[in-house]
Amino acid sequence: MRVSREQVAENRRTILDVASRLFRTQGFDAVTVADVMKAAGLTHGGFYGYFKSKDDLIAQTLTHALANSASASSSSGADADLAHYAAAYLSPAHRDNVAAGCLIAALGAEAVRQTPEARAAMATGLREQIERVAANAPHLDAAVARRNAIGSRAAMLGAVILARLTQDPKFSDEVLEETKAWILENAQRLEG
Amino acid sequence: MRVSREQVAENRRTILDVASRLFRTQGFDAVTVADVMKAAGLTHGGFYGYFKSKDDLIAQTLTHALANSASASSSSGADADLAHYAAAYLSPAHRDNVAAGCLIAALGAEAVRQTPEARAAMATGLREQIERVAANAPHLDAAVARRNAIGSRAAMLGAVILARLTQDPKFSDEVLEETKAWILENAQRLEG
DNA sequence: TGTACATCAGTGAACGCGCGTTCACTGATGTAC
DNA sequence: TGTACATCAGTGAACGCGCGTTCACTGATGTAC
Repeated sequence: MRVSREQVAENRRTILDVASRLFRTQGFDAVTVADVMKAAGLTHGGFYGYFKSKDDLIAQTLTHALANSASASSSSGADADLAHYAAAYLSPAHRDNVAAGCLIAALGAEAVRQTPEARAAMATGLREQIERVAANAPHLDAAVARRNAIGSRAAMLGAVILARLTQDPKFSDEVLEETKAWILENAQRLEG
Repeated sequence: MRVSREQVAENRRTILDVASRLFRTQGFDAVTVADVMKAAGLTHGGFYGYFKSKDDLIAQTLTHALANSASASSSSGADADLAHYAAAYLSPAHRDNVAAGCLIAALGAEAVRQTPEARAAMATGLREQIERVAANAPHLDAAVARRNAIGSRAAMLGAVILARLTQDPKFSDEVLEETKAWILENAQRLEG
């Protein structure tokens, strides 16, 4: 049953969207091709009309998801301001929303074992984030701003992973809160 | 071919040691029961004499590996000093040695999807690390020391994951170097 | 201490099962006149 | 604009394959006398 060209384009977007959610929540290995196609409302046989292989799906999903998150945040501009970025990133809401949350926090550690294409997609998204934050502090020395952007990004990533790891809600909240306060204190040190 | 009780104890240790290395480098899903037993010099059939299931192996491996790393560092005491800890953790040698490196950096993000036992093992190891570092700064206010220990631990974890993710050696080194410098600057702010 | 038997760690074939991938087929879409 | 045919997106059965797990068997270790 052939479908229209518009439908094909929409199906492709749907597949990539559901795949990025499934990968984030379950990891690359645990999500099957059939899972993805079913979640997109299709059958597994059609998969190879869209992608060369599961590895190809992974690489394209990461590119798609990071491109979408980049355009969403650059249009609002909120992610460039470190204080707002940290507040959103280190919120309980973000910690609890793995499916729609930061791709690097959910899959960064696993991406090391994926294809070079998949790693490149994530690394590109990461560099853009760091450069956006560094460029948003033009009153600081460029090297200082860049160091602060890198250190803060690393701390945010680590904190969300730690907060998701522990099963103690109080400790989890503490990790988010204290890391956020610590990042903001350190940023103020540079401003003063 | 029955073996001696000492041999059984040694085999168990060997299985847990090779499993922790394999899991770190390949992830929980990609390592098979047969892989682990072969690396330990045994055949896969004997596995269920040692463990109830693959999930049981994962939980016991994490407990074993974190117990070993804790005793190794508390005896030397080096890991309690933040400057030494950060220098070792954020070294290229640690970044490049996934197999013997920090368990949380290699598997923390994936552990979220493992059994409660496995998560508990990792979370316990984490809390001990943070408390050791916080207790090593008795001249600071306890809350300040704890905040610095949490923030620094999060930044170290994030930095190693980011440094392993990127395929650009210069950027990878930069992430390690800048995060290390940033952590030490922030610690000095508290001392002064 | 030596012998006879029971125990049980380790072996390797075998089991279901679910995975990624392929393929012949279907029927709606797109195109040529 | 309408019709006739070619295209091709989607279907679902089928394929090897490797996984976690089980089990009958082997033979060295541990134990009882």
